[in-house]
Amino acid sequence: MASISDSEPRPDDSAQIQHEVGNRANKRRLNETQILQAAESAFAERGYGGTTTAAIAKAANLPKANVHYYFGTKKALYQAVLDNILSLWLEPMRDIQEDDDPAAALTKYVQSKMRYTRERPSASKVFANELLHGAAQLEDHLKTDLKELVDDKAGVLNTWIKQGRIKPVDPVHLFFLIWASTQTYADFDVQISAVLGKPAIDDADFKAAEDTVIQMVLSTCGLLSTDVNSG
Amino acid sequence: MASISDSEPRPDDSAQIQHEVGNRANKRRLNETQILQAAESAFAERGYGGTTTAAIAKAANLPKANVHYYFGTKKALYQAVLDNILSLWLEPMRDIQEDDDPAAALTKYVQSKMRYTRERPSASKVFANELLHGAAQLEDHLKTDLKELVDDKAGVLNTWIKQGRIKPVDPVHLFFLIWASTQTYADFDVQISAVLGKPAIDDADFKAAEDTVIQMVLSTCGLLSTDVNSG
DNA sequence: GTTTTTTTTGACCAAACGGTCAGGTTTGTG
DNA sequence: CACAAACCTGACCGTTTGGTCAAAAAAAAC
Repeated sequence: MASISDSEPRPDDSAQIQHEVGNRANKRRLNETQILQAAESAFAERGYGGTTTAAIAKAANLPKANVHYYFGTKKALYQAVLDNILSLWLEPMRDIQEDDDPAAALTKYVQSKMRYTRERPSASKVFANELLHGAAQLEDHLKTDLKELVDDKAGVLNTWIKQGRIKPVDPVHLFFLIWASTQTYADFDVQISAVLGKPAIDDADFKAAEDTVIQMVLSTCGLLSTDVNSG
Repeated sequence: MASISDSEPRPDDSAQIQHEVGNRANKRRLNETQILQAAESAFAERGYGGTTTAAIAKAANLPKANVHYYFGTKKALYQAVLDNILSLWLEPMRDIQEDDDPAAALTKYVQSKMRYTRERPSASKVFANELLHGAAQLEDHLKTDLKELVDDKAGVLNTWIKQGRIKPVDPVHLFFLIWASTQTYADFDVQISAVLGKPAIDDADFKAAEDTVIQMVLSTCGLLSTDVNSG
């Protein structure tokens, strides 16, 4: 399946390139990508029910029938968008390892999450929207892939706690707070920018946000020594 | 008088009861409430675009034309649901006052937010959904009411910081993190319960969640003295 | 009791929707 | 070049949607 993030033609790739140009497969991938991007941003803006296949087609500069030619049904297209997103979402967490320095590993994790928030806000919104409405298309993944990953990494944090390297904290809930705190800047950006009194969240705001989240995580884990009563 | 299956008659209330029974106004209020509740839960489950007025009517046990009689259009009904929610949402924040004890005031605020999350999950979801999709119906409120309130309360936190009563932290972003961290337990409950490996978030989970959020807020503000390097 | 106002509702629309399809075009193959 | 396979798309279709309406029922006013 085409990745949603590659924009260039790319005449190479691993698949069997028969005879000359992979002109056909190439255009297919290009169109699929274009449709997926248009769909992602449409679903992010209006939700599943509020998005029409016609709108997606128009945004992708293709006739509606073409969209159906590539993805069959609206639901299948939506599923393709979701699949694309979930793997991205899970990635940064895998990096957390037992022999890492806790402060460094957690900081890096927050930064990765924050980068995702900034670079793929539509993806974050589609994911949020799906969760919000019951995640029927995603439930299995959550109960298996995500749960296993979280259980694993919660184990890492618990080891750190046992070793006295971080303060006792419920690791699973800490992850929930990190997810919520980072993604809120994508999912609820309207609220954020309204409160900040700006037309959009800018670089400085994102820096302040990231700093605050990191301060929060490290403080919660007892990795930031400055106490209000210590100065 | 008491028709069909209503649980409590309620002959009181403050409004002008003309002549005899406020039978008319009473039933109107009852029907409106029923429609609003049905609408809130429907919009929470399926979003604005995914909800049909017929589904709302059915959930409210009324013919569809009746829903339109009371609220005119689907959009007007949605707006009514939203208005209902926003005031609820803003309330707990007003309680934060400059001469409060910071730890107590912040703890109470988190607890209020958490209670809202537990008691009105559909309201939280509708609100989240609206923000997610641009908050066209809510933007003005956000830019005025919410912004003013946050600016005011950020001032309180800044005073506390200046007085050395809490550690330096960006107050506005701290609020963002509190909102995100509490509401995630309503908005993304499917994800939470999937990761916890339970069919639903139970009392113990909510307690752990609340404890973790409070630990996070107080730590971030330097109000929890136990440092990992201090024992 | 009679009239007026408000409420209720089944039946009914025009518009918009997801999806289909026949038939034309392009690309790959021998 | 001839042929086949894959691709493209305008036109179309059955269903569902938000919304309307006339006429009946209920309540209030006189």
